[in-house]
Amino acid sequence: MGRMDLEAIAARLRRHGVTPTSQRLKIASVLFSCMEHLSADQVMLAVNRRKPVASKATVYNTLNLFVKKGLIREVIIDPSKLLYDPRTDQHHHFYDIATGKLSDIDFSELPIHSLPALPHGTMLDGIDIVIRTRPATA
Amino acid sequence: MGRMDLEAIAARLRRHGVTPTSQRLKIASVLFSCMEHLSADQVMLAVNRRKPVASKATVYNTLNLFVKKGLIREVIIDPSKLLYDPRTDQHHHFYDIATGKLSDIDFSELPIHSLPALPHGTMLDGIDIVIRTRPATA
DNA sequence: TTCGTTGCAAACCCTTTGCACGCAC
DNA sequence: GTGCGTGCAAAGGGTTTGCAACGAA
Repeated sequence: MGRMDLEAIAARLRRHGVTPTSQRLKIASVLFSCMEHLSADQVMLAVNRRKPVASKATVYNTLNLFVKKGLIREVIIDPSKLLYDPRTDQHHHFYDIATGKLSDIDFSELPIHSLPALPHGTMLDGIDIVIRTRPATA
Repeated sequence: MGRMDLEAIAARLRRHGVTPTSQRLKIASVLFSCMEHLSADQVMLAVNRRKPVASKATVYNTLNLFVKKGLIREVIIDPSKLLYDPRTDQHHHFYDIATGKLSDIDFSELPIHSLPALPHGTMLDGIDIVIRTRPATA
């Protein structure tokens, strides 16, 4: 898991109105260099692997802050926990129901040709597509 | 909220390998006659509105049993709680992020023209599409 | 009798929160 | 000194589970 340049990450945080602290930098570094869909718990473990860096409260607070500031996105697929997605561009997901593994689908690979009429008084906010898969029967 | 004929519901349960008990019939009745997306808590309230009919444990156990037997489906959209969907046919959902309200989209209204290649060693299990909406700015 | 079903309460797990400490400006 | 950031521990809320009592065949 390569480590993105810390200065670049700090700039990214600032661009989103987030003051870069050492904990936030470490957490952002884990999210952006690993580029997988991590749970809060996995972030917690990765961040504190070598030495204690951030407490559980800080990890949760920071992840929520990042979401609010648009640095990452929540993924709601696993009913038992939230996952965090370092990609914020339009894309979708494969979800393996056996392994729980998530993988990305580029927006261009799954274009939506037409939308049904939205309910009265509402406007579009976004579209989430999850393609559930399971291990192929041998 | 009209009440579906109990005998028809009992038959439906039996067809799915579920022994119809009075609690299960009442829970199924709530789900199938109301035809909305209810949380376990809402089912609990609806079922026991007039007189105590089923305990919390029974409601949860029964909902899980129904899901396992294919009578209803879980909907994972609200990170704070599961919703249960009395429809089991292919369809999708609108989700109002402000009100939390879910509504159905018939499969025919949102056809998928082509799927991206599935990850190696996996097969399709299903597709879930959620169109997030928010109240239109007046 | 026997096995499946129910109910209560406690346990569980992820997430949030209250509050005091600490650091930066 | 003031305010934001952090950490610990406890609370919170939805869901699951252990176990005893119950009920239908």
